[in-house]
Amino acid sequence: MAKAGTKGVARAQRERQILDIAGRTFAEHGYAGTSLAAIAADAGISKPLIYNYFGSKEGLFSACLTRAGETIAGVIENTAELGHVGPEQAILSLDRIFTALHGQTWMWRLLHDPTTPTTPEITVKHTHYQHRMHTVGAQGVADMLRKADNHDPLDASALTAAWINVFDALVTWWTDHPTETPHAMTQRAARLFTTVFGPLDLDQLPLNNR
Amino acid sequence: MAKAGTKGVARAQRERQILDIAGRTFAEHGYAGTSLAAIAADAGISKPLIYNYFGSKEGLFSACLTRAGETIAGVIENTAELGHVGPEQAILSLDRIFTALHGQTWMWRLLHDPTTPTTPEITVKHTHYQHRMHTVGAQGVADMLRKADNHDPLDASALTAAWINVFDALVTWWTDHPTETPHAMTQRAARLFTTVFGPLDLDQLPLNNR
DNA sequence: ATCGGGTAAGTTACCAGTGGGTCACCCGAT
DNA sequence: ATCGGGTGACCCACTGGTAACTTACCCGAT
Repeated sequence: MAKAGTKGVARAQRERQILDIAGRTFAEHGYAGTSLAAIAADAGISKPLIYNYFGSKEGLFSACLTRAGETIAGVIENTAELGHVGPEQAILSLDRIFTALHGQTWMWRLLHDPTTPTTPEITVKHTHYQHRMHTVGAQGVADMLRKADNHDPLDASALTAAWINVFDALVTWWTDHPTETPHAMTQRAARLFTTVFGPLDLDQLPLNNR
Repeated sequence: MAKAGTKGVARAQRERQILDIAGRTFAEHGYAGTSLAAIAADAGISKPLIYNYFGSKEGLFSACLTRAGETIAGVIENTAELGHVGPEQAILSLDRIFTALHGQTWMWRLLHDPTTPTTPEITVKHTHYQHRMHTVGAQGVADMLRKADNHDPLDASALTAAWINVFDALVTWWTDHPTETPHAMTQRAARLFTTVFGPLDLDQLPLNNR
């Protein structure tokens, strides 16, 4: 068996590797359902190394959460700045999300884990990313509600939640069908949106996966 | 401190009480994040009594899952048999769901716990209820896709998932806004569906919460 | 009426395994 | 020779699970 001694892996690289495996595992089994021993075994290292780098189980989870949250919120916010609206903006967002999450769809699920610790640090971070996504979603939804002359803030909140959950559903579906390419997912999303909302004008969108 | 001896509570009643508390706790913290000691304390009884009645933690969870699954799947299936279609059927389903889940929205969340044990019994049960909901959802969706001349089974699968997740979003939103009445929720859902899908004809629907 | 036993409801005390977390120590490259 | 990467062995709190015991109620026989 491998004794002690370095394996020539730099800290930054090792941290990324651990974060990747941990994120995947947390997303699949939930925070409470995941043991650090399992993560260590999966990464081919020992438990104390994880503590060396991340301090605690919660610290490790926090790091995973940051990575996932920044990735997803960043993509959505950047896409929103392009100034498209309605279903077209949604397709564009999904396109970017499918690109960014290719091979790491676990990031999305991490933001929806019901077993996260309830410590202030994690809660704050969680709320922060939830809020950023909600904000962007709310803008797209507000337009629709305004046209219908609906100014109820609770209606807006609920519709935003529903809207985000459609994204959630598509990403989750992708997780269950991992052989689908990002390209295929964008195409599928476009077909489905067309079915529900009527014809879309995609030609002018700067899609990654046309 | 309370000694041993009966407290005059009949078994059936006690079982319902335990199931209620356990379901709520499992839904909130996930299976893995829940300890039987906590449930026992919440119910004001001791741990062995739970084992007397449910055999094991998994058995308790299984019982919770059955109650939640039968309730939800039953409501959806019964509603589907009334023969309405499209958004009208959806509103009717939501109306019935809001009625059935009043004060126990945890039932919905229980079906989405990522930390459920992976034993055959639980997996089978889980898949069973998931399948029943998916089947009903797929029927509503199939109609829409047929009209758009889309016969891709994967598209149908993905759209069904998205569709169910809209329900999920509204129930989850309700969980986060527990002071809303079922009546208010039905009204809200109707407004939102109108905004998205255009005018609906609700007068002919046998709504519980008009 | 009441005594006594069977049974259902309930508890305390305990065990064994697991999982988070720590300590002292060990290699290998520069 | 030293410093960063890395580990085996351990601690302890907690959790699932069990055994043995206790108390209250119901009901038939006296």
